[in-house]
Amino acid sequence: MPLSPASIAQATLALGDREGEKAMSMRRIAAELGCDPMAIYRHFPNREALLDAVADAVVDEVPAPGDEDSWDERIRVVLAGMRTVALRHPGIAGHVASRPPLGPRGRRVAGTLFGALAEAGLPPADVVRAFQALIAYAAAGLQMAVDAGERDARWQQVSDAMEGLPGDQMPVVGSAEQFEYGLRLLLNGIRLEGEQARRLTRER
Amino acid sequence: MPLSPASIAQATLALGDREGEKAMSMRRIAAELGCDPMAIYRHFPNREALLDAVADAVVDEVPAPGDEDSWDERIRVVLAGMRTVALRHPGIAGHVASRPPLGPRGRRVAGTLFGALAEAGLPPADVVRAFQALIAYAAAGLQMAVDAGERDARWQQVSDAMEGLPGDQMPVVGSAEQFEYGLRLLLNGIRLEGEQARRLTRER
DNA sequence: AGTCGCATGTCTACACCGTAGACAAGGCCG
DNA sequence: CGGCCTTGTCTACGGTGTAGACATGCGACT
Repeated sequence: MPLSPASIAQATLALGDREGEKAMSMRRIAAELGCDPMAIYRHFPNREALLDAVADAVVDEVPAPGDEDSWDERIRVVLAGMRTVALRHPGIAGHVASRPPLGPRGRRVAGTLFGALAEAGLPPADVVRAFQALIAYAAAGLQMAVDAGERDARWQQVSDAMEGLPGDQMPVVGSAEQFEYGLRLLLNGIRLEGEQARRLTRER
Repeated sequence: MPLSPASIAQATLALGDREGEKAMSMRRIAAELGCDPMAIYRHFPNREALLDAVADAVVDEVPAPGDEDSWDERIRVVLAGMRTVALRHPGIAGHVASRPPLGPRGRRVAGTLFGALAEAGLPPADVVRAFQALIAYAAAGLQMAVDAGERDARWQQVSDAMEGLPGDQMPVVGSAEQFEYGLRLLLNGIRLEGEQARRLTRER
């Protein structure tokens, strides 16, 4: 069975899921495939490109929301889906979060968000701004969710050192609840913005 | 002049500012200091700890807002400050963004945000949630601002491939304007949340 | 049918990385 | 003085991404 971009990406993802981010080195991937490390370079120009392909495959797992849902529900579904998928593939999540949706599958998800934001009433210029804000929030939220374990310990230190402040008991960092709360803040902000824009165009 | 944690951190930061993230390797840092790489390990247990120290030093450059400012203005000032500082030290910004404010200087900034959120009217549990949301947004925004150059090209690809959609012309990714817009969304969401909480306590 | 070229995989080698462990020089303290 | 402890040095190990030369086999064209 010859190698192919798809088979390499799949093996890389499997390895990452099983042994974590650090394990996805060219040599380990080659071992997983039973081939020479350099063979991979016949299908990808460099490691970064390979990881991009894996990231795009992962993004494709994000479910599409129903067309009949309201715009804010659609955004919620997509973002929650991104979080779920990130938790399913913690090894690659960091890479997904750290770069634009360049693959074709990523653009499908981006398109969904654009549509929802337009429907919220935002003018085109604000649609892209709000989109970036959502992506930024999602990316960071993903990252937090993924390494919540190691991170909780460190946040505990922060919390310990900050007596008297309201956050005396830090919540589980990167929990679904936490993620949803921040998302709600953003969505409420967007709704407000959309209503104002609608009012302006109606007045005019 | 003997080495010290402070002098090592300073040299590391200088090197990172000058030659980027990748340049901050133990060997290059040692070269910058004119000492053996292993000498650094007498002052830091490992590379990660050194980078944490550098990150904390960087966070200390975030200016404190005036006490008389409104809560939302204070948040705006702190977040904008974080962005400015990140742009001043792009080499270390990624590291700052990717971990909790564990150093003593980081906690000062965190405290400011906690105070502002409490003043916005959020109940304690929501204060920590909103705090996390702000930090998440700031972290991702920082990251975007820092490698905006390389990233703009990739976003352009996305934009090109997505004809017909509202964001036909993508804005400068990671621009100050973009950052402020998302922040406004969050702040409006927080204000709404705070007003609702206040109304509830008044009714009761 | 023969031959050329191209795609694919292999091998070796380079420059770099973080860091463990043994060793040397200097200051401080009993 | 002797001992110890801190600091810096040196060597070495196992890892990394990838450049460049080489082998092999398959498809196409003359």
